[in-house]
Amino acid sequence: MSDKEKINTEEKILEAAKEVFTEEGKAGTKMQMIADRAGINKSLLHYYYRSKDKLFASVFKFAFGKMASKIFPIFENDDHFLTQLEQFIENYLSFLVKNPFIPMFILSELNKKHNNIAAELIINSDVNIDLFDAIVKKEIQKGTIKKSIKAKNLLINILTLCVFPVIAKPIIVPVVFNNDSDAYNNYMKNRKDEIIEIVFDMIRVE
Amino acid sequence: MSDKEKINTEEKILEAAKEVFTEEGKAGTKMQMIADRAGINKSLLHYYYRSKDKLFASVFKFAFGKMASKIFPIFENDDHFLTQLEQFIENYLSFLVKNPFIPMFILSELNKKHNNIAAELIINSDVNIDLFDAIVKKEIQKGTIKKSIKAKNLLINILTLCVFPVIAKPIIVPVVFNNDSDAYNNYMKNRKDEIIEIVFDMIRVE
DNA sequence: ATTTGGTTTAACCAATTGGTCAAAGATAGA
DNA sequence: TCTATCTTTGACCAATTGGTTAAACCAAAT
Repeated sequence: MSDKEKINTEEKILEAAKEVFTEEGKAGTKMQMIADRAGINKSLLHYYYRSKDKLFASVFKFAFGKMASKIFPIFENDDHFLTQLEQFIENYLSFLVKNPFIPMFILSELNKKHNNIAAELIINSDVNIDLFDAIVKKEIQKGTIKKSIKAKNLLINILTLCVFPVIAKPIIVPVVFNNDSDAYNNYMKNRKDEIIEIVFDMIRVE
Repeated sequence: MSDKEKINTEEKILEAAKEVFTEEGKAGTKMQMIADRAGINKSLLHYYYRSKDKLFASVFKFAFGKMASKIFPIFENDDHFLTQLEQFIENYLSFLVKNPFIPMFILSELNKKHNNIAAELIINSDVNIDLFDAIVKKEIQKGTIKKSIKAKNLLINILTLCVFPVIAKPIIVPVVFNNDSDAYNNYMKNRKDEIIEIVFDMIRVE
């Protein structure tokens, strides 16, 4: 076993767990799969993470945290609002394309009814949209965006337009693009400009 | 056992299977859960549906078919295009609110990597968007909508705006609406008008 | 009344799965 | 070198799970 492979088994496990959990969901993930992916023994899994539930909780927290950290700090600089919006959409979209399974994983787990650990974890997270709320109010006062804009609705719409085409890829490729993956990739390449146009139209003062 | 309860065990099973599979996903669903929900013996399940895979295939086909049947035939009448759009959005949105688990179920299963029966079923489905493509082209020729509109993009955007707020409910309610479910319900009540405004803005000739 | 067909059940089975344990290996300090 | 601690492993376990089977049940036709 080489040095680089040996270093930090715990991290190797977490990395493997992230992959398998996000690909297969909690119920679809077997501890043996994670052990195989990490190249270790199943017992070693339980040595570092005492139970599947605990390991899942770690992975879910990480995934949700990564998602949240991409969404919320972006409006904390002093750029013009429209610039901030554009930066956010570009940044978020490239994150999604690089991590297409994370949003599906989060949404899928949260929508389960039986023994839903994920839902409990969300309640204790202190994520909120107060900052975005405040920014939108200020912009309205400054007259840079339409008065009727509601911050909550705007945020949901932006996230919607970014996330959905990524999680719906397995249905868009066959049904919309006749199984032409290149057509889908091309569509996603232009997606940023499309979203920006839609969003700017939504908030533009008339 | 009353007459009404006795009639058609097979249908009772399928009904229970639809519920449990859509709520818990394929891997999260246990045959015993379905038997319990249907009020029957587990053996009886296998008497009517020989395996979990077969039963899952039936349920997935049904769910996807129901989804597709709500989306595609709506543009087959002779109404004005904008009227058709409005009717579709209203109709589709009310379907989603009544069946919030169906889209999540379909998307979640299609995104699985391991032993994905759902993905195989989609390939064999002959659903396509040729009709919508043709309609949009005709409207562009008539000059009723913007020339730069691409049918595929428009359709994805409409579906996006309808579906996402439904499947993201468990994250929207705590993060956006501070756990106020009424605020979410109110938001969804106004969603139709919001989507129509966005979509009409997208296609309006300038 | 008996037979015939489909329906329902309990008992059972083999494989899988999450998890434990004691022993072996490795590692670093005394 | 010896020892104490941490890491890794294979053997094992109990519970769960998808699935089978033979027998019981039941309604309708003979």
